Amino acid sequence: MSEALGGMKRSIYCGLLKARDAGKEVVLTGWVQRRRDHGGLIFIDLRDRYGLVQIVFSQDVAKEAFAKAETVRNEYVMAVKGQVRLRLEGTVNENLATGEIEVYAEELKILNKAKTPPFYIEDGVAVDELMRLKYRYLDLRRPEMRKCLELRHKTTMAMRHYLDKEGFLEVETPILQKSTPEGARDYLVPSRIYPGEFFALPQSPQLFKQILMVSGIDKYFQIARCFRDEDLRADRQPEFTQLDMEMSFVEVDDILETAEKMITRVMGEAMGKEIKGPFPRLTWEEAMNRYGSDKPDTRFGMELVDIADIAKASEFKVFAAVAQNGGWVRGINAKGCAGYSRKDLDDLTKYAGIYGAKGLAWIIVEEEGLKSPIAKFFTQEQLEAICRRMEACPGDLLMFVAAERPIAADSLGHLRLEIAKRENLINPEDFNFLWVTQFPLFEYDAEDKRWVAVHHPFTAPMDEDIPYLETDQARVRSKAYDMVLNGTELGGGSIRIHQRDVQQLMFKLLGLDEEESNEKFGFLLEAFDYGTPPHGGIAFGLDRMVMLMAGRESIRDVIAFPKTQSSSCLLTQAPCPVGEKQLKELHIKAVLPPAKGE
RNA sequence: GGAACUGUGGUGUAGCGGUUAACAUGUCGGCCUGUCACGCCGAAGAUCGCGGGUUCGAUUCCCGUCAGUUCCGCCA
Repeated sequence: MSEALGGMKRSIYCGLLKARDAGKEVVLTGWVQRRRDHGGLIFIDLRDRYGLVQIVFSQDVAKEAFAKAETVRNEYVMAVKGQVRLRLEGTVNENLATGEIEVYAEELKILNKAKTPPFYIEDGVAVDELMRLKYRYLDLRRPEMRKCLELRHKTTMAMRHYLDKEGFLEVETPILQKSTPEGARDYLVPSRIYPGEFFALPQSPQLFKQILMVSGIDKYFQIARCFRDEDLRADRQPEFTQLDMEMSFVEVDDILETAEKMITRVMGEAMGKEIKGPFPRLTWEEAMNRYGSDKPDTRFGMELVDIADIAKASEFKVFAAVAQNGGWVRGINAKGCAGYSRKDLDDLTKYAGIYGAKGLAWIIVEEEGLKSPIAKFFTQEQLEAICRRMEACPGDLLMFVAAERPIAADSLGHLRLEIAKRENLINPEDFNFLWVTQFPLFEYDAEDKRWVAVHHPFTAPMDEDIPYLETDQARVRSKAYDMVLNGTELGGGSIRIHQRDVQQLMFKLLGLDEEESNEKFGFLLEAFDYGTPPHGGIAFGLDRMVMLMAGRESIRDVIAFPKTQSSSCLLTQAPCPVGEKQLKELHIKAVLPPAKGE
């Protein structure tokens, strides 16, 4: 039978007891981590948020408590009254923070029983994530998970403190918003009052924060939940949290400086680690050229090397043709990887193929000379030129991709990361921040046959590129920037368009006619008419940030109740069907799930 | 929308065209006053994810399906 607390009031947390508490009478509460029954003596490790402490039940000290302790099992909830004592000589446990002391139980109340949990509550348990998510409340009892939640809390607290001190105002924006045509798929919420009409859950507070700038808020932030109905990844959930910021009367440098100070301060504080600014800055162009990525991991080198000019003059038709057509012929030097087997190279070729590369050419550099299936297509001079440019030494493996730029960049960029992983080139202690600036404003969507915004349609073009807005979209750069940490996009933002005519032109270039842009964004355009300051901002992915700080590989580990890859909640079984009455009120006809085998 | 991997006592794994389906851990019972991954003795616990096919015979091979994970597409 479980008992009530009955006046037992916790006097201290288990995990906080220290040697100096010896002699004190304490009341502890918590969960049973483990029971060790020695017949006439029982040890119970009691756990709470702060850690474990050993409770000793002795027949001689407290007969009744001892009898109860015999019935106790793992994860039972109990309250213990007893005396803290220094441990006997030779029984100190150095692996336990509270290992110098133990508590001699005088009174025990079993507050609740517990079924045997499906997995043991401890760090590093080898258990399928399916189990962890279904029994998330047990998973979160594990210290490492609790630490992730604590780190997240510390991070958001530090953000609020810092931004408050800097004069930022936290303003909440609506969760029920208007659906926008651009961008990710919206989660829709049917309106009961307006049949056939819908709200959308926000993909970000973008428009409202710009409106707040029109309102004269000047410096805004929000720790905002955002929703995107797209497929999931290890670092992508359908609902996630952003630190969203916006400032008025600023230019790119002002935002970068403010954001950088905030991040060094906040992450430094949360991790207890010094982060030094200023962060290096790369233009998008340079990042792509050197790393094949707009979010380069700079914890190791292995930069891309351009050999298009050599390839163009060679007899190797595959390379020469690509180079002729303005594509990329570039390579990376995997230092010391000359020993890779045929299978390794096949695997890497396959890997590059994921990103669209049709093949992977390689040269193995040995003391005796070069080993390569493509060497015969090059003259000695050409081969020497390649080796010189790639700083090749005996023992190196050179790999090349020839393709149009997006594919070559993507595959070489990922290949570079893959080699770094295989060769252990990354020091996990490193935190390499950098800014990527001057993103292109547009990219061409071959499927829809139109230009789309790389960032979003409210991003301002760079002043010197404005003349090309209507004539040469491909060359227009934007006032958009990303903050990158260890190859992950931590956050991104831009200076926004704040003039109605420019914004209208932007909509037009993106293929929105006037009627449509008025219908979707008329409120914004109208607001621009009433004295809109120049403004810009940035948003950081909080989940990713905490994930990186915690050294985790999935954001699910830093979200208390995440969804599975198929967007369901294993704990609550959401989503689920709803009753006909509910549907009727929302003017929705019941849709039955497809029959089996359909 | 596509690709890959995984699915076997509660949990984590092994296994194999014919087995009494193995091991670890956990669970339950007994013994034990200094353990801390306590120890010792004993016991229970599995329609091998689900459906179909091939076969004399399928946990094993094939197809489908469901679930989980990773990736591509997608994610302004």
